[in-house]
Amino acid sequence: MAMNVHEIPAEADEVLALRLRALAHPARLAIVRALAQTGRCQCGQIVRGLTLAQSTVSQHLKVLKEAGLITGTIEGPRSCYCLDRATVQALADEVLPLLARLAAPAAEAEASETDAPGNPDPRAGALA
Amino acid sequence: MAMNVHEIPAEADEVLALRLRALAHPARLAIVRALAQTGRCQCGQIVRGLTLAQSTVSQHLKVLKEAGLITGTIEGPRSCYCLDRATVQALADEVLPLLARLAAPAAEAEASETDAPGNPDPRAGALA
DNA sequence: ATCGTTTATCGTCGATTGACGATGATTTCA
DNA sequence: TGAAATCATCGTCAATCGACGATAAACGAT
Repeated sequence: MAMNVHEIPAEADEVLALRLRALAHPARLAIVRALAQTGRCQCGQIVRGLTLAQSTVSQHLKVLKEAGLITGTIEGPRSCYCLDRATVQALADEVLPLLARLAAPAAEAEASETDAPGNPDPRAGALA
Repeated sequence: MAMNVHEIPAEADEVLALRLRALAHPARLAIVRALAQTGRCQCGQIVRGLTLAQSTVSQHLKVLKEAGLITGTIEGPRSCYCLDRATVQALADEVLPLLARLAAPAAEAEASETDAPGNPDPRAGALA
């Protein structure tokens, strides 16, 4: 334990939560799926594909960008968005084991590890 | 409560978003992880593990329950919460392929398709 | 029957979200 | 140079979230 102040464990959960929250909206799901298909997309194409105002779509793109899931580069008068595959992969590498553990029968007392991370601490506390 | 009819495509994304949003909070991540370890937990144990008020924890449990990720049964004067492994598995079965596609190089035009894989349609529109 | 424990719900409050229109910046095209 | 197009940002508004304390409901134990 003795975890030093270097890595705040709680911080990891906040990043994870941030990314999950970014995906947790129908419009943003549609956006990332569209980007997965086309590879790259201009903002306008996305706007035309949805029934949302341009400014609203821009906001959603901002949320996804702040979560690190996509990158946006300015190309002339338009913006080209692209999935950040590395971040998506990192998210997958974190979510998969998590869901696997949640779906597993019941870890029960594991000899190894665990929890030690011990400090899930959502807001500050820790699940003893 | 209105559970749905049968298959509205947009509805599927809303359920997915609902479940992702349920997981997208540090406190709720801590709760489901705790449940994964212990198998079942009374509300009080969870409350003591976190630094949140009892009513707040109860709210988080409600969110998770409404998302179908956990089940709560009343046992005497206390409530026993348990992960709904089936729902978690279903979520995994939906999220994993999604993340895999997002992290993939770029599907590009598969056969013909106009991308119509369906109707992403977030709020109503559709990505043409 | 009453008390104490446990949990859900209610009401409130501040902060955030999601939507929109309007505006402004930037670049291309005529 | 001017007009049109594209996109981000700002301000606003209603709705939701997240937290809390207080209260009520259900049950076991006295």
